[in-house]
Amino acid sequence: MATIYDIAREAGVSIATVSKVINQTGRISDKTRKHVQDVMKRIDYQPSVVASALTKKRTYSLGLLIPDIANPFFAELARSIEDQAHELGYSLVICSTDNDLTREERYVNVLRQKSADGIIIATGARNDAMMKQLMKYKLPVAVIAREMPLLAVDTVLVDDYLGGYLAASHLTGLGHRNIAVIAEDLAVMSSKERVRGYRKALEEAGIPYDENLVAVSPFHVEGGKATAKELLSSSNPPSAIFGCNDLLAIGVVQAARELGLRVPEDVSVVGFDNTVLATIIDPPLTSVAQPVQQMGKEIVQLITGEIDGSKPSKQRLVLLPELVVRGTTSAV
Amino acid sequence: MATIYDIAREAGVSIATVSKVINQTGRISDKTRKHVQDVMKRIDYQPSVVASALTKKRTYSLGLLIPDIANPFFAELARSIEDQAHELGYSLVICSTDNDLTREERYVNVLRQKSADGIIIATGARNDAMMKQLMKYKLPVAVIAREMPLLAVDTVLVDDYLGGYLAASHLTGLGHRNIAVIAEDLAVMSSKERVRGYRKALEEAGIPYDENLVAVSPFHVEGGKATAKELLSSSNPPSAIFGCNDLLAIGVVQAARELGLRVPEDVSVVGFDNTVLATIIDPPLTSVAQPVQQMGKEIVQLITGEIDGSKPSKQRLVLLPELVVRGTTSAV
DNA sequence: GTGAAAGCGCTAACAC
DNA sequence: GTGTTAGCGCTTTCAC
Repeated sequence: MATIYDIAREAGVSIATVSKVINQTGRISDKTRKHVQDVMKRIDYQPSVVASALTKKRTYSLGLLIPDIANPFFAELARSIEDQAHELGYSLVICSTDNDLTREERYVNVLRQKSADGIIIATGARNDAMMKQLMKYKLPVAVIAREMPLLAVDTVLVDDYLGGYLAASHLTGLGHRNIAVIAEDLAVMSSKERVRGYRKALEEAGIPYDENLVAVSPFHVEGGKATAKELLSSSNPPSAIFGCNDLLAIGVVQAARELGLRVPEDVSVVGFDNTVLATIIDPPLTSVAQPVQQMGKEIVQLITGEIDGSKPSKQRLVLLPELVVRGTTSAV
Repeated sequence: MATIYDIAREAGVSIATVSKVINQTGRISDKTRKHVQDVMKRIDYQPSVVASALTKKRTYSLGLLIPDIANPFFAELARSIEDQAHELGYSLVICSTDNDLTREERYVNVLRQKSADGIIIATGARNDAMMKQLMKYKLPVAVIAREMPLLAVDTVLVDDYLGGYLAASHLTGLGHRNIAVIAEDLAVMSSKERVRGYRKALEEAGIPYDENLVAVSPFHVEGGKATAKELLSSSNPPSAIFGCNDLLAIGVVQAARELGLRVPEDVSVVGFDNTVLATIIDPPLTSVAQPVQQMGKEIVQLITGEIDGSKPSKQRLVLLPELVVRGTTSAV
């Protein structure tokens, strides 16, 4: 690999001059700038960011902590983050943690050693300790699609309370009164909020709260399926189920089918996230959409603003979810 | 951030000694090693890999060039690669290129500037020029799930010819004789091979080749759907369709449904890749499975072997696909 | 406008 | 066993 010395020698200037044309700093005559650029192009020179990182304290890379890149929702989120990051000159290091604390810590250490300029966190709940650590390191941190109450950290998320409300009130509006909800883990704020929104909608519709209709399940299809089977085989089965994410909701659809129930005629189902999966199943899933594109864009802007100090204060940006009605919901 | 000097001072030794305990090189007495380790732990010191990279010429990061991380097949592949890379101490930088040559070049330059230790390529076809460039840079490169014939590069892939053959002969075995195939792009080797396997199976079954039954489509659900609709509304519609990936196959299922045809009673459908999607739709999709876990593991072993020179020669590892029969195929 | 030189945090050769 | 020191490829004062 050619170094800045090669370019300097070849161009007959000093390395300082080359550095200045690379970074567009200092004052350089048009003539030498052109000339140096020509040489760089001819040699196909790529300045080493590892060397520049040593003095500039900038690696132009961001860590992305997510539960699992193979999970469609997070993959879509990652893609939108990647695009915006790339746009602004940053690369993305993916870190799938399975919400496992040990893995999370290992990854955070890797990112520290590699001097990532910032970390975007999309993983689960109870890592407040880790968050505080990160902030102690002065490592810019931003949280996406998750809420960290009581922590001063840049955040972009959807109004989960509203989302849960939209889902449930769509159902009550269709005349359903016996509505169950399957959450992934009430320790996760977003999950809790969605359930709270659900309760609010029921309350507004004058439906008394029934705790038997609030179930918790591991957040994958199988979990949703098993949980839904229980709910649907009870003595007083719900006529509608709200799955707190698309995976769970799809599990519900499969459970219904296996029990010989038709969707939506016998059971209505609503999901959350509006991933590709929602459009792929049959009937297509009614789901609450998160504006993934915008979320990715905003979070990158927040964290890069934080990184180069161009942003005065931390903020929490709450975007509004939208209900996308498809084929899994109908009137009772 | 604490530096090696801080540790040295605090421990009352030289930085060379600290470096030696970090890297487990040289000879250090048990006593001082212990002591230095204690200090490092107490200070929560993380050695800077950007500094060490400057001398060691190793960043311990790998670039992953894929079409789109939001595509389930590639997301699953990325996850398996990430896990193995992490295991061996490497991080993964994701680069979604949409198979766009400009984006690919941009990303490759980024990876060069960042001194990635190697690049794993899972993107499309006609980038032979880029490949040769990379090899000229002496940047370790490995190709996964793609074939680069005539190029000496480490490769892990599935036998696509066999895969296509398995899919089609499953269909002929069920008595189908009018079998269509939808490929994503015949310029992509893997696609071409799958179609070749399909033809081989038909030939073995004594079915004459009909070029009207070989269609090409953009590789997403909509593409598969539109193409399938054409095929299925022709004067002599196929009784079975082989979609060269799950997305395409799901498009076929949707097309059939919209045309009022039942799957598998009226049309049988086979996919390829066996992604989560296959298990999510109804009926679940019969699909040819790629051993994604193993592929990820092997490719990382190949490229890291290449990186530290512990591997004598390049190799191409061909794994065997497996047909997973589910609900979208039945006898005529 | 341009260049000399110090230094970023580490590794590795070599001296002791 | 441990320490000194010369780089790695770049940025950034500060002279000129």
